[in-house]
Amino acid sequence: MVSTYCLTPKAHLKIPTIVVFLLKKLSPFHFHHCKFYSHHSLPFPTTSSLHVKAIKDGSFQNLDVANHLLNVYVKSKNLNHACKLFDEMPRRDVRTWTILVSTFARVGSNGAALELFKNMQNEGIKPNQFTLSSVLKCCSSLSELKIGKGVHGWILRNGVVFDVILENALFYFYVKCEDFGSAKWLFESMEEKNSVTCNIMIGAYLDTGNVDKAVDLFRRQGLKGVSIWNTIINGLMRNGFERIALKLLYEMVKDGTLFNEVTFSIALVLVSLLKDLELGKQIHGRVLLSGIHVDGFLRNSLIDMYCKCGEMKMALKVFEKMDTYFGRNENSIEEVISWSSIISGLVLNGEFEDAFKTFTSMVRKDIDIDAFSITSIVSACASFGVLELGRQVHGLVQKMGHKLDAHLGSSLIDMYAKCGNLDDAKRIFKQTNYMNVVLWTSMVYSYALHGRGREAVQLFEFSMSHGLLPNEVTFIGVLTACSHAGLVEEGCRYFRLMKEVYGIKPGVEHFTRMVDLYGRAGQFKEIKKFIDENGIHHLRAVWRSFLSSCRLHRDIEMAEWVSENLLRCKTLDAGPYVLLSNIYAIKERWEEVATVRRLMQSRGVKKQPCQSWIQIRNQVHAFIMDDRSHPQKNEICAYLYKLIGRLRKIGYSSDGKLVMQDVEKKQGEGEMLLGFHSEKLATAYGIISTASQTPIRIMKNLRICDDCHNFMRYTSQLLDKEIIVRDIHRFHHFKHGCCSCGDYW
DNA sequence: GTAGGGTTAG
Repeated sequence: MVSTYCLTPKAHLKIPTIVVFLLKKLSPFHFHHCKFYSHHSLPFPTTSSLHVKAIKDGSFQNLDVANHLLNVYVKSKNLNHACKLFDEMPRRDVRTWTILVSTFARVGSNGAALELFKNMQNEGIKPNQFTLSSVLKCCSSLSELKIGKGVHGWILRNGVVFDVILENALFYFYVKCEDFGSAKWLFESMEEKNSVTCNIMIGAYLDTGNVDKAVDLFRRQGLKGVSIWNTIINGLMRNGFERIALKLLYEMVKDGTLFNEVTFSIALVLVSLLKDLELGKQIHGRVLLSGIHVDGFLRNSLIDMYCKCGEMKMALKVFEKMDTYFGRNENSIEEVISWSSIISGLVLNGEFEDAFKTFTSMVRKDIDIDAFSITSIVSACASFGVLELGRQVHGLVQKMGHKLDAHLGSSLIDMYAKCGNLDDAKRIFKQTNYMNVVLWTSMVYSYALHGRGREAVQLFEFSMSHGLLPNEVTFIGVLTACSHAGLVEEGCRYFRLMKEVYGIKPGVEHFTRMVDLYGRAGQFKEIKKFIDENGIHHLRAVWRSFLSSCRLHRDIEMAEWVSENLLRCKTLDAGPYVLLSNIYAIKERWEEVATVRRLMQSRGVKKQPCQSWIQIRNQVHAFIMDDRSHPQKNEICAYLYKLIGRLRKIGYSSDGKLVMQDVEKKQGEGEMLLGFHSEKLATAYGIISTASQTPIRIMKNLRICDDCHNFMRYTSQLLDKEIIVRDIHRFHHFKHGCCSCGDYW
């Protein structure tokens, strides 16, 4: 899997001007009651002749006729026209409202459905069982405990007759909102229970980690319909029991229960979790053989499976067929999902430019931009580090009125933080204002990225004291924070806490952060002990981190020893080879230099070129060392040369010891112009292209070297300009000659 | 009415 953080733009990427375009174009159609669907000027479908006729002959005045027409629009998934009709209707009764509310609920526009429900109540229309169950479904999806409880109260006060459907909806609502007390009470008081009740119960057991109880309840069912198989397999899968889920799937085949489209969908998700492309292809084959109608959802599951298994070619193939499949039925929820799936797939596989392009065509084709696509695109902006585009997408979020839920909030926090704008990340975090582990983890990690260890730790402590359950990613964030801020003791404590209190098994990432923590503090003995104790000699990332600390502390002997260990792990990462060969070169051990080089060749290690990029207006400018492709190269070099001269006068010296760099050694002084590191080129370009007060933000795909770090410090002092550099590990904020990392990275 | 798309780390 491609890392989404260390990427390199191909050449000078033109940032699509989509969003500017979007803001102009996407003025939502303001229906009287619901302004959630944008208008698109399709010719009216055949239903419209009915529509016109009804208006002409006056039968439109008849509620039954109008409701019938509304139903037809809704059934043919023509929500725009349904909304328009709804708006034009002279009178509306409970059926009218219910059709729209339940449709919105069905397609997942939960917020819109609830809004409609509110309007309905305001107009004094009394909801019926159908309305109420739809509304409860929305509350379940949105975890709107308060509204749902209100509905429950209303039902009791108004003596609405409970049927099993309404009661199941209510039961499901309490389960989803994790109000298990009320759920239990309701379950026990229910007179009539059916298979759906049982399914919900199984789901609840699974969600609360009672796997045994769930499986037990499942086994106790005599005749098992397809839906109960689906529930148990899905539940197991989503709670980390993928293998058991797979076992049951095979059992289901043996049992002779035919798969329906949901089973296939679940099976495909299971495949993506197991990353078993072969199994995925088999299931794809079975889908085709089964003769089941491949609906939008199923097709999307296929796309998603191929994306998550890294097989973008197949994903795109299925995606492209989508066009012919959907035909004129644009903006159906399935099509919107397929677009967001393909975008997230492209982002997941590091194909950011294609993701941006796809997003653009999505806009051009007037596909609804829902929160899912936005989330993916925001995450692409984060990885790419393009603040301006990210800001525009954020603007779009506000304009379209998407709620800042945990997904969207986290991705926005991450985006601002990774684009170097911690303040805006904090602002978003404040706006979300609720406890969700991913949201809080994003914020903790953002602090860590910017070297604000204390704040990260404080936030983490606060979240724990308020009962938020941290997950493995949260601990990666906290340990990173401790390591960047030199909080050795705290880091060790959290590592123990994670294992002993929260029962989280440390992974490579946690080990690496611990080695980093000791390493930055120069506690090499502790590292060796830690590696031995945990039996992690085989982990390359651990040695890599150790090596960086050797570089930081200029410990050549240790670096040599660590490198040998690392090279034993057969890493294909060029950094350690280059570093080791540089170390040997310094000690003039030329034979060893040659050995390392040969080793690199024989193992096929590719050196990743060091790249830096900067966004100026709507264009990303990428630079590599010795880069002459930029149209303003002469101007850039001339300026850089002049700048370095001025920096020298205030103490900067570029001939500092180049020991222990994991980037290639530079050319000699005489060839200065050719030997500029990419971040210097990007900085120079940034300075000459922006106003003097504008901070410049540079992204790079490798670690920043000592010399460039010095260069940035002096430049920020000389020009009184803020420079923000994102390297592969963290941010460096240069201001008045100092760096936020405290020259310790 | 239950089961199927997006977020944090890598």
